[in-house]
Amino acid sequence: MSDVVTLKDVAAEAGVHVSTASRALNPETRSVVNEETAVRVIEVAERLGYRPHPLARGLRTNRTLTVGMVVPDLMNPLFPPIYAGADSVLGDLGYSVLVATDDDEPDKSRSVIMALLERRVDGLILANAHRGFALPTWREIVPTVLVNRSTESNAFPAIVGDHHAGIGLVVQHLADLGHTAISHIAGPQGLSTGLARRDGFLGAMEDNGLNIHSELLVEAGAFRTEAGRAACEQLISSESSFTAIVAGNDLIGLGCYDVLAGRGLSVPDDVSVTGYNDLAFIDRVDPPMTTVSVPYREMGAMAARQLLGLLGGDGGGASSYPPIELAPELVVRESTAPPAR
Amino acid sequence: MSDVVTLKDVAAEAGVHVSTASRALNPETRSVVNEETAVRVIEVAERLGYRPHPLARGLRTNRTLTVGMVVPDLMNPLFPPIYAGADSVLGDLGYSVLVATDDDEPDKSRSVIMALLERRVDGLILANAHRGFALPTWREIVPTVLVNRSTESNAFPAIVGDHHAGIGLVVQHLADLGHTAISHIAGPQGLSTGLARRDGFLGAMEDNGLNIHSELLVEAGAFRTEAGRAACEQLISSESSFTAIVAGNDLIGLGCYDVLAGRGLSVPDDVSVTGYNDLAFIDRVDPPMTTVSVPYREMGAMAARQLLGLLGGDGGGASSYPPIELAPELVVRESTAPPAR
DNA sequence: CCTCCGCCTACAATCGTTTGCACCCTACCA
DNA sequence: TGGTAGGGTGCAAACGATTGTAGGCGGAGG
Repeated sequence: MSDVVTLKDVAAEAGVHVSTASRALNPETRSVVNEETAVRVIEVAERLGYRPHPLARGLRTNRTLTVGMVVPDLMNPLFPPIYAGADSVLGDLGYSVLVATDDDEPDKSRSVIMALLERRVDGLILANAHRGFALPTWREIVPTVLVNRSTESNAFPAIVGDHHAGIGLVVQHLADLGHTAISHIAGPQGLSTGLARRDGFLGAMEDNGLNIHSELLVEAGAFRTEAGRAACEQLISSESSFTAIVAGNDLIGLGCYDVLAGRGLSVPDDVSVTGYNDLAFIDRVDPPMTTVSVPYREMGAMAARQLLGLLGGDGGGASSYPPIELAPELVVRESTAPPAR
Repeated sequence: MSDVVTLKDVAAEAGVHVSTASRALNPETRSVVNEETAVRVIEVAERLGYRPHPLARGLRTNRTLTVGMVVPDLMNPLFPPIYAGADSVLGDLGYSVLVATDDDEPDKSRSVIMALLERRVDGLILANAHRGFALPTWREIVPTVLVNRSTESNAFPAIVGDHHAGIGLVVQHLADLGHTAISHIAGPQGLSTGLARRDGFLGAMEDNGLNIHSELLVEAGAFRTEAGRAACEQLISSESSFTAIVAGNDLIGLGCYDVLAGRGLSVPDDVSVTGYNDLAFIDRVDPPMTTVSVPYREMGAMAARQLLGLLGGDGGGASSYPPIELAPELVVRESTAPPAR
């Protein structure tokens, strides 16, 4: 019968009008209602197991207590931690996170965001990293924060890893080992992460007074193992000599493992290889990969907090948000060693 | 201004009453409205970019086009594919999937499910595997299907991997290699997967006419590497000899790798080790692990289809659903070999 | 010519909340 | 004693859709 207990039921049981019940139950407005009436209503609501109907409430208040999150692909182990971080801080405040994936396709990106907006999410967390994707459209529609990516305009708050620092740690490490001929297999330059790490590489090389040969600077078509393989082939076929490879991420690094092994070259004896992200199990591949650990969970949490700020505050806010950069950490394992002789 | 265009706007623009507009836009009821009126309304809606307000609609129809999915932990690489599979089939029909994690804690499980129900999800997909957790409570509330788990009662449709078959493949493989003293490090028996695989092991051993020594049958406290380590220590300290370990899953298998290596034992020369799940990168650990590949994505998709069936149909349905078992596949790699003479 | 029927369309109630506003009652002050 | 301030409640209108029902209109049949 009374499967679902409504505010009307509570009001009737407590002998008050539904509007009074509403006010009594809402902390914001409780002060306006008589103390003992309030406690009575609350007590009744508790007893009947009243739960406000989110749709009705949302319809009236125009808020769904839902935020949308767009990631390229949940199967990529990068994103679950981001989701988890965001969900944990948002969940505590009663928000739910609606995940959508865009498979790194700008078209799909647009459509899933639209779908999210149609669902009337209160805010958006975008972890999809395509740079070319124009964002400002829904600027006025819902508060939005970026995570693991940024835009040139800084139109949105963005939480990103400090790629400059991360790659800096890697290059420094290699330089300390004595490497001078260091190559970089960059991620796709269409992704902000790929671009930033490449820039970081150039800067770090310069900081260490090392030369960069353009043949030692190649770009992988994707942040994936196969693309890493292809890029590494290209690198090797250029005939330029190098003793270390700074890969754009761990998967590209694994691709390097493959082609180096195929050529009979040993990691790290012949060539040192570094990755980026410190994926789960990257410590168990052969050899365990030296890489950069990025606090993705914290990034997700931080993004959520930023978003909450926008949701709570005016929403208009600033017109420019300098990206917030989280410090990465170098994890030295066994894929790096001093150059041969 | 007219940021958001409502049905009323469409109706006004088309010169009809909002109810007529509603019927024209709804395929179900379009037949009741005059053909040309309908196309006019539709055209106007298109032109104005009308999007129905899901909250208003849901409030009236009591459907949210949202289904809840409970997983223990999205960081566990098992679950993203399940989510992806479910999301892809549900997404095509306009449903969104709301994910919640329970960290394998029954208490949290109950609370996240309640939270989902409060959000008025239309259905539930439960991938959390705790057996002890009593489910029937919301039987009448929302259609529910289980994925990667089952219950004794079969009160819910369940899509599971065929653990019997999977472990059977593994044991057969080991038996074919000549192993007779095979041990099993089971997953937690409180999880349906752990239990089923253990049962599968016992059955497969019997089928192959192999003896089972109780000392060779141990249980890991969790499906994790550390628990696998502990269990493997226990196994070894029992002094019973064995030439192969059937681990409850890949992570437990990795735990075995660790303690075997610690004891100076080689995999697979001294001991063969098998895993379960075929995690990403398990083909790149040292040595690449022989394991069982489970079609998790397909399981998620199948679960979604089952749920859609319940949602579309009466909802009451049968009172007993025999679990649907998806066939796993043996993946032979380098962690198994004939026993040392 | 009247009636009836069927096709469309409009009206209005409804889903469960929130919230501006009006009202009542008491108590206080002039 | 009468006016008034103000705390506490109730009334009713939203929010944006869906849907049962009533009614208008034209044509067909008696």
